[in-house]
Amino acid sequence: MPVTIRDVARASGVHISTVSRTFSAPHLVNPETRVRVLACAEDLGYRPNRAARALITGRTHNIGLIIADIANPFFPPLIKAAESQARHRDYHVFVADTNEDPAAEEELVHALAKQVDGVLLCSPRMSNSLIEQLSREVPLVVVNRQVTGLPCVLMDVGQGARAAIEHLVGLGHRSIALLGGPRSSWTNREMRRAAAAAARAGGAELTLLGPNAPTEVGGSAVAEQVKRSGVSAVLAYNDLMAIGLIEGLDALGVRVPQEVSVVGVDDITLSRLTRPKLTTVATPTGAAGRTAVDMLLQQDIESPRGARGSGAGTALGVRRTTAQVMLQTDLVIRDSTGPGPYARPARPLAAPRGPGPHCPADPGTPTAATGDAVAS
Amino acid sequence: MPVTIRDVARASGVHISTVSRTFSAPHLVNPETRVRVLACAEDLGYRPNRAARALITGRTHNIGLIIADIANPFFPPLIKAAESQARHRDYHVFVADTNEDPAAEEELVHALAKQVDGVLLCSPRMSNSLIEQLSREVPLVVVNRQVTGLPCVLMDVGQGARAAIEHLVGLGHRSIALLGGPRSSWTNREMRRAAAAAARAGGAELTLLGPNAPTEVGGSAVAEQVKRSGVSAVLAYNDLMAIGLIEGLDALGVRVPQEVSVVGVDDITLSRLTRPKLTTVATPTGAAGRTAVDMLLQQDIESPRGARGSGAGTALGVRRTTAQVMLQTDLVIRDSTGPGPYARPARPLAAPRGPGPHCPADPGTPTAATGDAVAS
DNA sequence: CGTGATGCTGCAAAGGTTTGCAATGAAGTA
DNA sequence: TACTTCATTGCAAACCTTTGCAGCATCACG
Repeated sequence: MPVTIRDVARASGVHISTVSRTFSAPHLVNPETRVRVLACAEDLGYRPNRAARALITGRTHNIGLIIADIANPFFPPLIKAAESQARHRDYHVFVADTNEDPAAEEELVHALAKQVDGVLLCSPRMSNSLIEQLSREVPLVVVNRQVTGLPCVLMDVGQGARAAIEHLVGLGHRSIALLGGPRSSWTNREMRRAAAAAARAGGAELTLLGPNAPTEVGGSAVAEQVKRSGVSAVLAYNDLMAIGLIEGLDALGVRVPQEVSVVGVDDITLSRLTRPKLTTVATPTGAAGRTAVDMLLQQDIESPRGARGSGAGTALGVRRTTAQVMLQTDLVIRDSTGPGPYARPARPLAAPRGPGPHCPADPGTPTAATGDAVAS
Repeated sequence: MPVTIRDVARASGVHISTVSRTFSAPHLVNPETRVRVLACAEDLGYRPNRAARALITGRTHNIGLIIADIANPFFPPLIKAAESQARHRDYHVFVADTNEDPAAEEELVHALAKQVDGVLLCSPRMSNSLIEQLSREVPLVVVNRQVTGLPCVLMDVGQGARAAIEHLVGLGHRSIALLGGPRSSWTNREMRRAAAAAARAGGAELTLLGPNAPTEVGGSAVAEQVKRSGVSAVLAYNDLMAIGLIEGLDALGVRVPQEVSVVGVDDITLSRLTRPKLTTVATPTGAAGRTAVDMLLQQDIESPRGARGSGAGTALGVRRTTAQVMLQTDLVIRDSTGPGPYARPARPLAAPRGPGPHCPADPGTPTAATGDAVAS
């Protein structure tokens, strides 16, 4: 029933190779023939079978996008940006959700391996060594995780966490809690490192709470603990947790920002819609998606994997060019942070309102690109 | 470089067909041989090429999931439910986002057609006729749209809209606005129809506002218009719009629910987190995802499309069994609705708080399944 | 001992496409 | 006229796997 290249060939009275060329190398076929073939194809509703094509060319024109949790509003902008970028390059994106499960992650890479030309691994929960191993099976670009030898797109959450802590210290907070996220998250480690350093520098005490699930539930679950700990400010692993925490604190009768200030990370749309509006570290998710696709395609293009009787050529360990890109983050000050117990009395209303003087979000261009090419 | 079935055959000293059988029909191969082959495969890191397999079996064990807008929190639960259901059946789900663009939708169906065994079309924006036409190219299950002759999973938003209007009328509202969604949305039409009927029956006047973008922005953009229209209650196309509207009204100094009551549709997680908490019509998104996958796989299994030299058999117009499933919705009363101008003075605090007496969400089982098999 | 059944394996075709190479014919050049 | 060049097209191998069929032992049974 499905119409193949052979049907078109028969209908237009040419050999299948001519039909094939009509689609993949039009300049090689007589204009007259071309229009005839195209007409027949249109007539019959022919569409090249991409799987069969991939079998021989070694390129599927698909890329896989593996996400820890689609329900986390942090990801959709990244997904959309990646999709649109891919579309421009005539690629399609297949998204898959792992439910924050490392095993599912590995499973998916295997399943996708032969059906896509490369995979974007976003906020992976696997170990670095497993990621490296998988990268031998299919080209990988990692987002939100640093893996040496692999192309990575990182967001400078360290700098973001530092800015957040400095903001809180500036407001007069000296006792701050850090709400940790998933243990295996690179972002989580970076934040902890940077927040600890910034707190030390600012003369504040940092309490670590976690690990927690990176969701509203994870945030509200820890509200009681935050209240007991007596801190006057909290930096949460992400906006979802921050929002959940605010809800939880509210239920316990603790007011934000009057009694406790809360800062999130990500600047998801939602953070502008809750009350109080959330102070947060904006991460350039769109730029990350675009950059990751670019890096994948670039690396893909120079080595058309699974090519014809290669054997030689790429046989030896010719390492691809790998680059790591770090994208800038920005602190966006809104209404969930306010003066702390040590606020300078001179400026009691110092807490800025609204978008503040800082740049909004998604600068769109990489800041530092360390392109260390390791050849052979 | 990629290791194929041939490498394994060579390594274990058997024919490739034996290797193939080791994986796809283990009972046909000598246990001794089997372990040897498996050991070699493991050693070499062999993984069957699913694309090549699909070429011959006609089944990819993938299903496509086409979504209007991943950023709409309505969809993730549906996606996750579909994925988990598919995984149980040894299928993988590829998600793709269309940005609410009908052209992208068509494009995607074509692109996916040969790479998946079937496609779930969620909240499509295409015309019915185009959908029917595409369904000849690849098995389709439609969600949130009624297309005669095709398997559909519907949510009874008509009933939901009626319940919402009745709730508002009961609270003493007589002038109600309906915030429309996208013009090409089936849900939108159903809601309008049902809401109009319910308003008429309740002696209330219904003002139609729209169409609008089904997002927060779409909701807040229409706030001014709502204010001017002088209605005391609004039923929005979805929660996102309802939340945006509440924001917009707030910016105009209009209080919800004191001056205007707002009801949403979907019961997304977010609707519990905003202030006021949103009164909304809960839709069983999880059940929809599961049901859709089941229907697709069921229809798929009985006709292994693209099978070997068929030609006869399915040649004539042997229509598949098609069913349409309607899932129940539930009104969840929270804090965004309150007494209207015609509230009975006897019960000034009649507006219930909290989850109310109604069932929470996601009943999980289809209510009415009209399985009309049309066999030619 | 002959017959048939059974268990395991190999052979080769098939699936839809791409692509290097060869063949054809026409046009251009010397 | 003979030779080269070019444009166009056909041929057939290749990609990796599945699967119907046939071959071959081995075994049980009569």
